[in-house]
Amino acid sequence: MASVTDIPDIVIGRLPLYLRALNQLVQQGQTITSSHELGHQLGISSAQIRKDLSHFGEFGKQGTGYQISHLQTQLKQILQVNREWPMIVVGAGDLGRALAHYGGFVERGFRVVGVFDNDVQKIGTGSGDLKVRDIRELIDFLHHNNVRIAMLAVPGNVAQQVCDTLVNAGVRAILNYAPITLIVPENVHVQYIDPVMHLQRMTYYLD
Amino acid sequence: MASVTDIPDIVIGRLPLYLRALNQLVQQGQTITSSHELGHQLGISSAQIRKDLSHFGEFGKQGTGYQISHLQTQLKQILQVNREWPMIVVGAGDLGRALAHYGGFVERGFRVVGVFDNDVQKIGTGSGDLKVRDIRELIDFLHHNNVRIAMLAVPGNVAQQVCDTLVNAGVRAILNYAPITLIVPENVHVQYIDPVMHLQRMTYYLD
DNA sequence: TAGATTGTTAATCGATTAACAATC
DNA sequence: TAGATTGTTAATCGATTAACAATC
Repeated sequence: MASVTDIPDIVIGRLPLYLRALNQLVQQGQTITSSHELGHQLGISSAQIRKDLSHFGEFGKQGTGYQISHLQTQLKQILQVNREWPMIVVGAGDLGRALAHYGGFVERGFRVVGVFDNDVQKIGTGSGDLKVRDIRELIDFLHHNNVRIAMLAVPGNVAQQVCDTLVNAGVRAILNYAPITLIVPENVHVQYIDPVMHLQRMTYYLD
Repeated sequence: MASVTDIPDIVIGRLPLYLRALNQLVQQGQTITSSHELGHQLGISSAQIRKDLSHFGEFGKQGTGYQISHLQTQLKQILQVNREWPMIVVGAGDLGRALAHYGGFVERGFRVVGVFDNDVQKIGTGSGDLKVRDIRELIDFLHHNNVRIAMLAVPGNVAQQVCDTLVNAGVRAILNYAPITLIVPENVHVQYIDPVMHLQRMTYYLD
């Protein structure tokens, strides 16, 4: 079992995939699975799954496979998703509002606790906890609510600047929906969601 | 220059990234760039960029670098995004409706031309071309409009079944927002967007 | 010309897979 | 026990990078 810093990021990136596949198997009523079955479902070799898991410990039984509930518990612990993470949304356009109300987050351990914008027209709109707040309240809000994750849904031409504000306010993980590459300090993590890039990757293969 | 089938998918996956970075440079007023500059902006080595591009031809000039407009044109041609692709959205929930109205698609060559659902309550709602259609009209619609790309925004528990319908109706590229791995024939391409997976990948690194 | 940068080769690096002893 | 599957090692495979001749 290696120390945290030794584990390749590409391995970390597959753990959520495994977790998702396990959820699916549970919904189908299974309680036990094998690296072979998981691999088949995900289009990954069974050897790779066993190798990936072996970075963190031994979670299976020879001859039997993995008890799904146990493996889920372990993976959630490793990924630190065995608790609820508060997040904010920055940018209250169509996308930002859709993200703020998306039910799929809270089901899987993430809760949107605040929405921010700098547009006076938008501040104050919306309801309850998700009433749009002034971006100038950001620092206070983050400290008060212990938030370290933000979803960035602002136009591309201001994304870097807003990103800098977030980082200064203590955000350490950014899910970026703006179609630009962000420059951040080493201790800040960014993941990108740009549907157009995925589409462009597929059109290459179309006749 | 290799034939199409020889080029690794991981290289194809980076081309949209290059295209996006070039857009950004243009907006900053540049007309020329280098592999070094592009790499710096993307956090990729300059050697990798040159190697990737070399799969398709020679697009630069020694001593000078790349004329951005020319490289954009070439990359768009390679990815087949030098034209407008019609797409449909399947699933008219919050997410589906947000996708249908997202302005970022048409700016970059993709146009939502239809929205489908199987829920009688939803069919007929919405306006204009994006009035929600009955999923049973799918096959006719796709053939009539020559659509081969779909965005899938239905609940996870019906996603595979809807996916099968799409494939049977001639869809060859699916952008899947449902949090499950889809099983499709070899000639069908799937890309996955699951924000929760990205979030789970980042929480691993948070203290 | 001198400086800069490409396209490409060869070396390195890291990830995936095959194979199997251990063991449930 | 016999069959199955793990965890792990070593081999293979493929991707990245360093280096440089070519040349603008």
